[in-house]
Formats: sequence, structure tokens, C-alpha cells
Amino acid sequence: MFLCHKSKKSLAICTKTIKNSPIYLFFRTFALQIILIFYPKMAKDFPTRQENYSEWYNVLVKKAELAENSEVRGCMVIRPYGYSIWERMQRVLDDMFKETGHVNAYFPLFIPKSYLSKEADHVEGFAKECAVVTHHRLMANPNGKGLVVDPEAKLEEELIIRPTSETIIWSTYKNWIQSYRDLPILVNQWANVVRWELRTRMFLRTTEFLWQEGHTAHASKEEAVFETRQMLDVYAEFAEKTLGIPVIKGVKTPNERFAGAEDTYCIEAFMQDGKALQAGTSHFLGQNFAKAFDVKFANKENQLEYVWATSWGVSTRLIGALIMSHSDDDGLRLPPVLAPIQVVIVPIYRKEAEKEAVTEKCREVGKMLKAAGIRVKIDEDDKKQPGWKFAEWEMKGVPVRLGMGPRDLAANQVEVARRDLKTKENMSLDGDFIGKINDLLDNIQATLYQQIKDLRDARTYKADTLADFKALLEGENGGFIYAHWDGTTETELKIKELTGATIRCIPLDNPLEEGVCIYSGKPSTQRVLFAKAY
RNA sequence: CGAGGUGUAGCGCAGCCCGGUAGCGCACCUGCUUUGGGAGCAGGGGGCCCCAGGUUCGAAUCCUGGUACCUCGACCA
Repeated sequence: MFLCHKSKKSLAICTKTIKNSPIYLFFRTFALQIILIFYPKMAKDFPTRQENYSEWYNVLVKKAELAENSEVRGCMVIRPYGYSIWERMQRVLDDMFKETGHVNAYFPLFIPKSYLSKEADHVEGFAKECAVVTHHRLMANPNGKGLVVDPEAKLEEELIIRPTSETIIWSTYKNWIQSYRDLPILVNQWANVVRWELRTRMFLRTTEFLWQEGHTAHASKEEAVFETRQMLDVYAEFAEKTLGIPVIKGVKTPNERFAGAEDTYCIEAFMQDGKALQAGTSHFLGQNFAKAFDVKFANKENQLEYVWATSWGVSTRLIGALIMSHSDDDGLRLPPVLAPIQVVIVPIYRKEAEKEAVTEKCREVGKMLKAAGIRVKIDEDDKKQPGWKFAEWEMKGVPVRLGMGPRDLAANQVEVARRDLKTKENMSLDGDFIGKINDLLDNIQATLYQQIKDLRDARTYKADTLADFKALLEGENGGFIYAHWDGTTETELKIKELTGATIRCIPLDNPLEEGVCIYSGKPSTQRVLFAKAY
């Protein structure tokens, strides 16, 4: 399905085999011919996924103008187009959070060092990757040029830059909570966090990144567990419906659990190279932080109890997930629900008179689409040729492109090109044009989802011996593997050491099945999901 | 933190072995022709060759030391 042939910056031909799927039945109702076309390979110096997946990813991020490396090691500049994708994610997620009763707030970037050490597991998890603020002033270098840290300005207590906000939030909640009447607290914040990673990759793991973190406080365990699971469902729905990425909901093993959590739930997504990517997490924190920060409430019987907690988050890493799930060797492919621009209109003309007439019609069509709630852009840039624009918008993954030239004008039609399948057709502007475009957008959303789901399903295996397990992972079509595991961290680590794969999760809807652990041979009651991971 | 790699025009790179006027492609500027798949021709502008020392008549090039970033590994919710 994702085959492509690279050629040397010339007119070699790249053909794509389009896989038929039941979705076409829907599209067929348009009763329009689908023209398969042949594309000259346009992008120069753009490796294919097969050649070098990792480089393909890095080049795509830059060429699609999503982000670029900054002057600061491990940090990136998110460019306007990349940021507009994040804004779309924020918009949709924020609505879902509000819908489930949450409100937004903002807590400080700086956290007193002592806070971090109050929860034992938490400190162990994060201490190694914290940026620390030790001084609050610079001064002119007395021995030469530039600025130096003013030794007089040493902080009494050092501040760390938040790697996550549990500690500062629970030290605040302590003041907010006295009685069960103050509960629950359902707060989310959109923020940046810093984790001093040794090895970084654009969007997937950077030193500073953007995310949202929800932090809730509850009067009962049941309520907190419900919240944890509810937000996991919110994330899963967002991933599937908005991002068009199928995910597996599951619970992490103790080894992979969040530092300070009782249980960590996750959604795991399949990337085109067969690796797994954790696309979101939701933690049941039990009473760990309440105990660490002494947060108690008086229940209805006027007895003091520790508060129950959850936290949950997704980050700009989702942009990485989006790229690695859907994109092809010609660039990004964005699901319409998420795409900042859903339809781009490219006017085509020769003479000045044509330009005017064509542009005017483009604007008219643009207005119609906009009125129907479709996010549309008319590319009126006079300095770029249509061919250049086609390639550019394909690189940027805009789902639908409309081409409008004198010939179309005469026939009252547009040329409609869909990014996902790289097909073109002529569509009349008479009749239910808007309806057809909306159907097309729906169809593209469904197609992207179906393609990555088909790929994932085709590369999801069962292994019953360690030898089979390794062979499956090392093959060219490695992917997700369900295998029996004896439940110990020791075995989990050993399998990681031997194969590079980790347990991504124990799926929530996992069927029980008698078996023996592929490593230790001890009895097991269910298979767990293994994969190499980002 | 280990191992490699790279710092030369806005971007991508060559030049470095073997020291002697700073180069190519893209982008940019001007003009004309173009515009339905990354336009063509002609002319033009742009450099502290990462930094600091050293060798030399002379250093992008050789030597020493620094520094930054990238890639791969280890590490990592």
C-alpha cells in the first residue's frame, strides 16, 4: 500500500497502487469518474519511508514547515503551520474537557525544589531530567565582555522548571480543600514543560514541549478511577475521530507506570514503521500526592480522609503521531477534521483577463465553502506557478485541492484533487457542490483511518515462543505482538534486553487465555501487547 | 553519558589530502517571456569560511584547544 519508487530529481514516474476498500462504495455515490493519474516525482532530496524512515520524518517536518531546530539544543521552533495544527488539537480537546466538566487554570512554571522530593516515586522519576534555576540576576563580567551570573543573587531555595505539575498543584489544592463540599476539583492547564532529555526528536521528544495536564481531586476512590477511565476514553475518541488514528487502550505494567501513580492507563498507536507510540496517558494517583502534601477533607461523617487524585495529559507529540500514521512519500496527509486548511483553491490563468475572471470565481467558491463551515484557503500568490502550489499544498497535507482555470470556468466546474489517494476528478459547481465536498472530506477522514488501521491489523501478530517473537520483530514487517508474560518486571526487562521490545500495555478489553510466558515458561492468563516504542 | 558526523552566502553543499584571487545549486533582486504538476533566458547582489591560539611570506585548507548542532546508541511516564 505504501510502496513508492524514488527517482533522481527528474521526471521518473511514481505510481501508486490504490487499495480498494468498502469506503469506495460511499464515494461511488458521487457517480463521478475517478481519474488515476501519474505523478512525476517532484520533491527533491526527500527520502522515501522505505529508504530511511527516520530521515524521512525529519525532512518532512521541515519541508512541511511544521517545525525546525532552534539554536537551543533539543528545542524546536514550532512554525505557524505546525502551530495551527496544535491549535486545532487544543480547540477540539478543550471542548471535550469542558464537556466533561473541567475548567482551565494556570500554575507556575517554577516549582520549589523541595516540593519535588515530597513524593518518593515521583522524585525518582523526574530528578534526573530537571532544569534548575539557581540565581535571579546577571551582571556585567568584571573580567571582560558579556554577562555573568551575579553570585550575590543566589536563590535561597532553588527552583526547578516544571517537568510536570503534580507537586505545585497539590500544594495548592491543600489550601482549596477542607470538606467534601469542595470536591471534586476538575482542573486542566495548557502549558509548557521541560524535561532535560539526552536524546531528542522533533515533536516526539524535545526538551521543552507543549501539553495539557489535567489534575483532579475526588472524595472517593471510585470517583477518581471513573475520572481516570473517562479521560482515557476522551483521548481515545479524540485520537480515532479527530486524528484518524486507531488506538489500543490499556494499562501500563508497574515498570512503565508514571512516577507516583497507582495505575497508568494509556492509548497506544501504531506507526507506519511498526513501532508503537504512546499517544496519551491517564493516571490514577490514589492518595499518594494527598499524603505527600497532606491534603485531607472532612467527609459527611466529619471524619478526615485523604483526597483521591488523577492526572492526565497529551502533548505536541501527537503531531509526531499524526505524521507517522498518515503521511506518505510526498509529504503530510492531514485528516480533514483536524486540518487547519481543509480545502485549498488554486487559480490557474495565463492572461490578465483570465486572471481576473478566474480569481473572482475562486473567491466565490471560497465564500460558498466558508459559509458551509469549511476551512478554506485561496492561494492567490502571483509569484508561484500552479504546479509549485500543487506540490507545496500536497507537502503540507491539505486534504482537498480545487484547481480552477479558464476551461473550468467555461464549464462551471472545478478540478478536485484528493490528497489521500492522489486522484483527480472534475466536479460541477451546479447542484449540491457543497454536499459533495463535505462527503469527500468525510470520506478522506475515513480513508486515512482505514489505511493505517489496515496496516496495523496486518502487522499485529501473536507469538508463542521467544524465537518466533524475535523473528517477527526483526522482520521487515515488524509490528505489534501479543504474547504471554508471567507478570514480573524481571521478565519484562529481560525481554526488552533480548529483543528491544517493551510491553506497551495490557489491553483493557483483553480476552483471558491460558498460556505460558514466552521467556520464563511460567503460566499466564492473558497475552499482553509488545512492540518497539518511540 | 558513550560513538560518529558536521559547522563555508538565507537554505543545501563542494573546496580541505596536496596552503596561493571564495565556488556550485536553490532562494533573492532587475528585465522580458511564462503560468492546467515545483517555468525559461539575460543581467545582478550577497561571505569574520564556528571561535581562540599556533605554524607559515601567505591558512577555509596544516597543528592545538574550545564551542555549537545533528545522527546513532545508552537512558527515559
